Formats: sequence, C-alpha cells, structure tokens
Amino acid sequence: MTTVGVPAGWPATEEEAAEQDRLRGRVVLDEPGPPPGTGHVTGVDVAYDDERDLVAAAAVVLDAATLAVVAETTAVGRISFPYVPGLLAFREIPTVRAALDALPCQPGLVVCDGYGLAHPRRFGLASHLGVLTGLPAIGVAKNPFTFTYDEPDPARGSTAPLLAGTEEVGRALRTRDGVKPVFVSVGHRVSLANALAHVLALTPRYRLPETTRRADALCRRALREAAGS
DNA sequence: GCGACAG
DNA sequence: ATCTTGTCGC
Repeated sequence: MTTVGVPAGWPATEEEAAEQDRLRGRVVLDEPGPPPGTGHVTGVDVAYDDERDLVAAAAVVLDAATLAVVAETTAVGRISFPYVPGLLAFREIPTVRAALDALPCQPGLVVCDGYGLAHPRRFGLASHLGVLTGLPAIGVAKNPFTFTYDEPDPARGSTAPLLAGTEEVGRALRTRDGVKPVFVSVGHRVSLANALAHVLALTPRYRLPETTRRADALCRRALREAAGS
C-alpha cells in the first residue's frame, strides 16, 4: 500500500469545468482498443470514510482470458474534493493514479466505476483518467445519471442507446438475463463496440464486471485497515 | 427558481 | 459513496 497527498495545484472549485474542456481535446476516439479476451484488464475503484477523512483506492489487474488476478495494489489518502455530479474525476483520480502507479505490471485496459463520454461536457472519469495516464479506458456505471434510455431486450448482451437528448453517449448493456443493465461509455482509446465486448467478457456471472467487483472489495478492505491502525 | 444528478 | 437485518435462493 502507498500513501498519497493532494498534488499541488489540484483544482478545488468549479473552474474544474474549464479544465475538463481543455483536456477533452486530448481524448482519442479513433482507436479500437485492445482486443477483448487478451492481455490485461484492470479495475479501479474508490471507497470513502468521511468521518476520518480517508479515501482508499484499489487497482486490480486481471488476465483478460481467464479473469484470474494478476496483480493488485491499494493507495490511501485524505479526501481532497467533494462529490459534485460532473466533477467526480477530481475526487477520485489522485488516489486511483497512486494505486495504478504502484502496479508491478502494465494495466492494459482500465475499467472505471462511472462514465467516460457520457458526461455533461463529454469528459467523465474514464476519459479524464485515460488522458492523464495515456491508457485505454472505459466507464461502466450502475446508474443512468442524467441520461435517458429505452429498456434493452431481456437477454444478456442486449443494448439500447444511452442518450443525451438525441446524442448517443454510450449504451445500456444487459449483462445478465432480466437484470437491470449497466451503462457503458467510451473513455479513451477504445471503441464503443470493443468496450461492450470487454464488459460482456467480464460478466460471466454477475451484473457488474469482475474488475469492478474485485476493485470494490479491495478498496473497502484497504479503507477498513487504514481506519483501524 | 427548484430539483436532479456517475461515486 | 454510505447508513443497515434479515431473508430468499443458488
């Protein structure tokens, strides 16, 4: 486990929107991304303890073909930014990056808990993290945020456009028969078709990708251990 | 103007 | 995100 502080100059107010507009120009959308089922796939997630002002992040690398754990790291720090819808990246990225930097191997595709292009300014967490690290990244969210969608067919694999008005910003993807879909959007250097294929490959049994399930469990454990020492 | 709103 | 018991089911 590594410990992190807040990077000097890290934005602290809503001029963050301008920062997002600036970085958005560096998002790469014309690459297909790593082929599903090959190489590494890394899940990242964050847990908070408001009482103790602690934040814990985890990065879990899986073998894309077998979904076996290849490596995992955690990082703990102080909460440096409040939760503001649309500015989630500023709250989560510092600690997530510390966890990613501590990995002993290449992360491959990064799967984020949240959105990429599906964002008020088309620059959500997955896009932001992708641009800062240069890594291919996608977002898989549990809720539709402010977007709309029609219910996909009941069968696993079915999708429906995730819409911002008439603009498609991602897809509602059914990962389990008859279960609420997840909301997938492109982050950086990955096509939407490939992002969907990756998520299906990561959900052989549960609604949420194995990457996020593992990262979620690990950052919660790291938070408990940090709070109790 | 007020509420809603990824995690 | 987090607060929280039992309960139904594989």
